[in-house]
Amino acid sequence: MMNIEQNLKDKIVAAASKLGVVLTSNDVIIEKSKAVEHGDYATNVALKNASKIGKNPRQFASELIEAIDKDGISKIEIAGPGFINFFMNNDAMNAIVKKIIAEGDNYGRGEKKNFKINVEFVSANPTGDLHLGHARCAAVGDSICRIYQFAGYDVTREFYVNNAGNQIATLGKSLDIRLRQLKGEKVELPEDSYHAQDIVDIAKQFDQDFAGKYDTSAGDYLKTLTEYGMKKELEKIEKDLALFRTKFDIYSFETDVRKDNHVQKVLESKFAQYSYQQDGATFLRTTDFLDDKDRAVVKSDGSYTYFMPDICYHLIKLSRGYDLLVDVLGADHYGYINRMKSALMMQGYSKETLEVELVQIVRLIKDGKEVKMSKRTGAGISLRELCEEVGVDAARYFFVSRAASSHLDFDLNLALEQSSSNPVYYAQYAHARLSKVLELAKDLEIDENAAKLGQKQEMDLLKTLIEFPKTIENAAKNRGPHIITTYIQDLASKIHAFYTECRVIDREHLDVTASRLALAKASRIVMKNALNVIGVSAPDAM
RNA sequence: GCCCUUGUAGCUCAGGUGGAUAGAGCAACUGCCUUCUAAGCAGUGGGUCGAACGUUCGAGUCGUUUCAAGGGCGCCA
Repeated sequence: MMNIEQNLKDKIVAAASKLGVVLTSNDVIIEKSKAVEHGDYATNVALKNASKIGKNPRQFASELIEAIDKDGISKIEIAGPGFINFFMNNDAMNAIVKKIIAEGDNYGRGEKKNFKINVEFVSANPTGDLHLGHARCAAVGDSICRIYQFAGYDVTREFYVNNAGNQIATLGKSLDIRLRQLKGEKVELPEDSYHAQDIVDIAKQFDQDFAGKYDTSAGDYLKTLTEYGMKKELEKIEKDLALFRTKFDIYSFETDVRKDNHVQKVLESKFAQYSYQQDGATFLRTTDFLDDKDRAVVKSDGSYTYFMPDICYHLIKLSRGYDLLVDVLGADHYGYINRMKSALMMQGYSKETLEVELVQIVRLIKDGKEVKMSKRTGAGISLRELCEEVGVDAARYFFVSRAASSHLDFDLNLALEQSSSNPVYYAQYAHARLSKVLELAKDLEIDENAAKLGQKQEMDLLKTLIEFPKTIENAAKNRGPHIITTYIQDLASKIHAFYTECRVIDREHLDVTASRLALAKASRIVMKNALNVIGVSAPDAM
């Protein structure tokens, strides 16, 4: 008995066919019962399909029960309008423990899908520290990748560096002025420059590294300074993300996309039939597909809008052979979705080739007031400060435990004050408690058949463990890391109840102990796997 | 004006393809540490699921309308 729900589905399909009703496994929905009176599992097949064969639901249900194979089932009841409730034999449930222990780190892992997914996220301009919004995107993006991988997909994490736009020019100008100020020149930093402290720091570093070997009047000085600054900013970003347990497989640069006149070639060779001139600019007929307005790709001054290189970049990614591209973007990129999909559709890709996961903006609240985060002014708190103040586990858990679509306020005072009551500790504590029990019982035997389980808390926990593989699938399908955290809370609660009510180590009753140790071991495995899939550590002691 | 997202307990949020009395954490209150970690457990109180219609055996979930909040509709990125 590897999968209890699938097994029940098969039995129902078989029973229905005996009655001359054709059902497939997909027509049958098995739910974990919410109330104990309703047994362990329930199905609404009779309600759903009774009308097809002209019977009333309760009548159909009772015929199904008559016909079904009752192996592993202790009792079946009809309830309410026609639900069928299954009460399972304990043996049938207990068997899962052995499977979990055998599979260990791989329990819950999906089969290899042979499906390649590229997930692009964060993609911040290298002009300053990452802030809370990036932190949320990093936590969500990285967790989506981990879930995909665990579910059996091939995943590439990618970071796109927009290093050809005017933000980079602004970075260079800001560095230049900070450098001049260091030299004692009386120059003011303009309003639209980057005012954050890190610009000053990088200017200082530049001054040290080049120790007098640069000439502010030389032609390539500003270019050298700008590239130096960008490199430093990017290194900083990479380091902060690593601290946040987020590592990228590929960093792509806009300058590389633009190399060798590539953008122009693509525009002429692949988009000629969809482009037209107007007022001296070149437009793409995106309205032929999903957009409500045609978009400019070349400005009247001959330079590209951000859009055209971005299209090329997406085509480059696709040329590497991915089956799906996922962009994790801030909600202010809503307008971007349909125009990019339209551009890809011009090249024959389906609109499902690119999926955009919009992450709602984080509002930073400090002392009851909203603080506008801005790279320009340097206001707000950085990813690094967040990790230092709140901790990586708590921060990641916080961001991931809300659906990406939820608008969320980050109250700094509250986060600091309540960092110790973060739900993540509830889950980690459950893991630590199990670790300790297993450590203390090293010399005792473990019964992987878990023959002696049967108490309420044990069975509740067992049912939750059984749910894990399905939860992973569900989270992958919906790209919803919060589905995992919801599961983790449920699992932790069941573990704590089990721990409190069912004393594991009892040297007077070694048979019960052996079964409970097996359950503890299995539960610890599932908790660890679940935490791992959202990038949160599973400590053995707290 | 058009489009997207959101609206569920005092607060922050969950509620797979519609299902049986709507859940969790925090906050409030009541019990529980001589025994594996009390960062815990058990329990109480707290809800017209923004509002109104509709679809059906059944709606927090689907449809229409409406109210409110945030975002998007650049030859900015």
